[in-house]
Amino acid sequence: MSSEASILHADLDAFYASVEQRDDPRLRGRPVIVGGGVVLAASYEAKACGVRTAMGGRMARALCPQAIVVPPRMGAYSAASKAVFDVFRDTTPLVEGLSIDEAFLDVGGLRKVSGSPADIAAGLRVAVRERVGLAITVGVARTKFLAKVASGVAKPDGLLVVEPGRELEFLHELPVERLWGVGTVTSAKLRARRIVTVGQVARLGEAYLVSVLGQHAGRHLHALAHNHDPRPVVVGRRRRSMGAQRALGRGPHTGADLQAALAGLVDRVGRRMRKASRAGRTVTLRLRFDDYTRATRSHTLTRPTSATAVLLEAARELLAAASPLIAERGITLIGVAVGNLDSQGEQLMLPLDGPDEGGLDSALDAVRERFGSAAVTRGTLLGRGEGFTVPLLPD
DNA sequence: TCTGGGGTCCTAGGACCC
DNA sequence: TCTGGGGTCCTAGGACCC
Repeated sequence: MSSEASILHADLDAFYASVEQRDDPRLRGRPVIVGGGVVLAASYEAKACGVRTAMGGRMARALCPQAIVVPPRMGAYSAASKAVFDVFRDTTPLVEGLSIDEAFLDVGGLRKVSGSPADIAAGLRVAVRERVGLAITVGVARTKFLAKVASGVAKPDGLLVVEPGRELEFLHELPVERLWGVGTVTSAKLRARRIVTVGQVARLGEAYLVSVLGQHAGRHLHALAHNHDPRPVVVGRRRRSMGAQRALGRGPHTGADLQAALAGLVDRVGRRMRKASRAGRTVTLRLRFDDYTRATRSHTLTRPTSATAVLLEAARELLAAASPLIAERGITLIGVAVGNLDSQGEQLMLPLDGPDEGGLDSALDAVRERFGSAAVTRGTLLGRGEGFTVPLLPD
C-alpha cells in the first residue's frame, strides 16, 4: 500500500435530483423527489424532511407535502454520468466506476504533474461543477474503503482527506453502519452484542467476528476495522449480468399477464445485451410474493446467447416450474437476469463446404449477408472442425 | 417504512470428474 | 466392497450497494 493518501472516491450528491435541479431552475432550493411510486432520489431539501431513497411515494409526500415530484429521466442521468466520467478520466486514467454516480480514482504518482491528491480532488470538484453543473463529494485516503467512508462523511458537496497518521482515529469513532458491507442484518447482529462503533469491532478477534457473521463477512469486517484493504483501483471492470424486472402490484395476475410481462422483460434484456455485444448462458427468473418472500430459479444453457427467442424459452420453462409457488403465495414482482456473460458476441457454428479457403470465404459471405458486413471479419474466427465458430457482434 | 429497478458478491449442497 | 481428497460447475438463497 502506498504511504500516501492517493485514492479518491468521488460521489455525486443526490444525483438524479441534482440533475433535475440543474435542468429546471424552478426546482433549485426546493425539495425535489424523483419517482412517483417509490422515491428513486431526493434532493437535500427533501432529505431534510426525512424523505429517503426507496421510500414509498405516499409516505414521502406525507413527510414533505411541499415537495415537487418529478418523473425520472434516465437518459438525462446517463448523459450527465458520461460527462462526469469524462472529467474523471481527464484527471487520471485509473478510474474504476462503481455505479452511475460514483467512482474510485487512483492519483498516485501524479504529484509532479497535477499536485497533491488533495489539490487534485479540489480541482476535480471545481471541474465537475463547471463542466457538468453538478456538486460532487470527494473522499481521499490510502485505501478504497477508507476513501469511500470519507466521502460518505463529507457529504454533501464536501472534500475530506484522511491523512495516513489519523486513519484509525477517524475510523474508530464511526458507527458500524458506516462500514461498506454492513447493512441492516449485519448491523442488527452487531448491535445485539452491544457492538456499535468501528473501534469496538477493531477490538474483537477475527475468530469471534467470523463466528457471528460467517467466514467472509467476519474476515472482511475485521480487516476494514483495522483499515486493511489491499484492493487496487481496477480499470475496465465489465458487467457480469444484465437483468430487468417489474413490480406487478397485488394480484390477481393471470397466466397470460405473467407471460406478457415475461416476454417484455426478456425482450428488453435481449436488446440491451445485443446493443452491448454481450451474450450470456445463465437465465435467472426472480420472483417476489405477496408476503415479500422471494425466490429465484435459474437455468444454464450450453451456449451463450443474446437471442430473445432462446432466452424467452428458458425463462418460460422456469416460470412454468415456479407456477405452484406463485399460485400458493401470490406474485408481486417478476424479473429476468442473464448472467455468465461472455465477452464475445453470440457464437454461431458455421458449416463449411470444404477445408479450402473458398469454403471459408463463402461461409463468411453467408454470415455477412445475414448480419451485415461489419458483423464478422476473418480475424474473428475461433476454430475449425465441422465448421467454424464465429463470434457475432450483432447490431 | 410496507418496499423500484438495477446490480455485486458469497455460501452451501449436489453432481460429476479425476 | 468400501472408500479418499480435490476441483469445477450448477442451482438457490441471501446480504448488500446505489
